[in-house]
Amino acid sequence: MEMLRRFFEGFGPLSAPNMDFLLNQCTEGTLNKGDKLIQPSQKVDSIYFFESGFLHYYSYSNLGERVTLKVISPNSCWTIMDSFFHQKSTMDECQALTDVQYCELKRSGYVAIKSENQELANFIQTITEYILSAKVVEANKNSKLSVEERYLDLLQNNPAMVQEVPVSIIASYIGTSRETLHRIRRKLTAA
Amino acid sequence: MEMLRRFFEGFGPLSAPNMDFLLNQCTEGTLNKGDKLIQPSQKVDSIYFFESGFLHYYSYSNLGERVTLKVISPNSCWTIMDSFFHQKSTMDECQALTDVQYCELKRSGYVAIKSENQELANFIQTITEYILSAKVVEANKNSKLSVEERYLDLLQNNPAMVQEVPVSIIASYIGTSRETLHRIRRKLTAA
DNA sequence: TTAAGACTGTGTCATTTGACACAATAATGG
DNA sequence: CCATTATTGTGTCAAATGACACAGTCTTAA
Repeated sequence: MEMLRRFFEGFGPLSAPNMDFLLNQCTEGTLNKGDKLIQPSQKVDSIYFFESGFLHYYSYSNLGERVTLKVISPNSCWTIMDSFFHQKSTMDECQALTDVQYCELKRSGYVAIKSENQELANFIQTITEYILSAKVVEANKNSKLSVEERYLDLLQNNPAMVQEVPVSIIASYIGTSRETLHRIRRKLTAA
Repeated sequence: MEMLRRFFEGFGPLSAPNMDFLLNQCTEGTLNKGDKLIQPSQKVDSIYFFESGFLHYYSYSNLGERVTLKVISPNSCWTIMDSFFHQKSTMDECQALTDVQYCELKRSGYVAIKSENQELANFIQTITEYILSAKVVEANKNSKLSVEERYLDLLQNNPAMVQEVPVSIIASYIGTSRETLHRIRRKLTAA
């Protein structure tokens, strides 16, 4: 919960009572390695903040191949936006790759925060703008990088993830096969 | 401007005075084919809403190759979020591929709308959530589709774009070379 | 109207990639 | 502690892709 406070503080100042109101809407939880956080055909009713551990957010292509949409790292928030904002059911899945500690903000809490007062509404708007901006920056970065560059970027910016998550999932995450990622790794260790 | 009104109406109801306030913050403009809307090292100070025409939003890879980040279609809004929200300068570029009609909302107008009253603040929050959700849906869809599927998807959902935008730019947009896209098109016409 | 430039279609070829197969190693649960 | 399962490293080969080259077509501006 302290981590969550620092997470929110990162978006700018917020009065102490409002910060407390915000944190009071959140509840804590844990997952064991292998547990599913989201099952197919579920409606996602919470935003999650992950304090420790890694999760695998994935779906399936038309050919039935599993596709990694995101590997979720600690100290980040996540939900399936389309399901959360518009109460749609999702066909995607999300599974803990390690033991996980998280905080959860249910939609009812999210709505309460937005309508509590002006400062909180503005704060949520600011966070939404940050996240939107970050998503686009990330998508554009991926468009500009080759598979090898994406792997190097991961090594640089998230070595813990490379260490703790199976190679096959990292490979799918950066958009290639397990074997090609292995070729890249072999080449890098040779050099 | 009427198109812009309908665009906003699509996000939900808004009282007439507030809709007028919103539209009054916007100004109209045009571009000729080939004009640059955004130049490198510029700070993007507006959200744009395009009424007609197509634009090419692009950047460059580490190898100096031009990479299409988006082909912008009519009846959509666009800006470089990271630059607009956080007053950073961008190294990307945006150029009109055809003659273009647009409306422009400057940051000052955007700030004025958000702070005018509660209904408008909520309305902007709703739009931001919609756009964020749509960005993620689009990114995830692209992860799941092959190059050929992405092209078929474009043909289905935006045939005007396929018709009006050079093949080389479409190819870069779906993440492949001009030649490979041509192979796909040849195969499709043969079948 | 015409010349210059841009865009498209196409073939060849070297390179990269993915699929498959299997041995070696690591992790896990009884 | 051992057996089972999952994961990783690796080679071979077919298929897909990108780079290059060039001719034909379409646009555009003087």
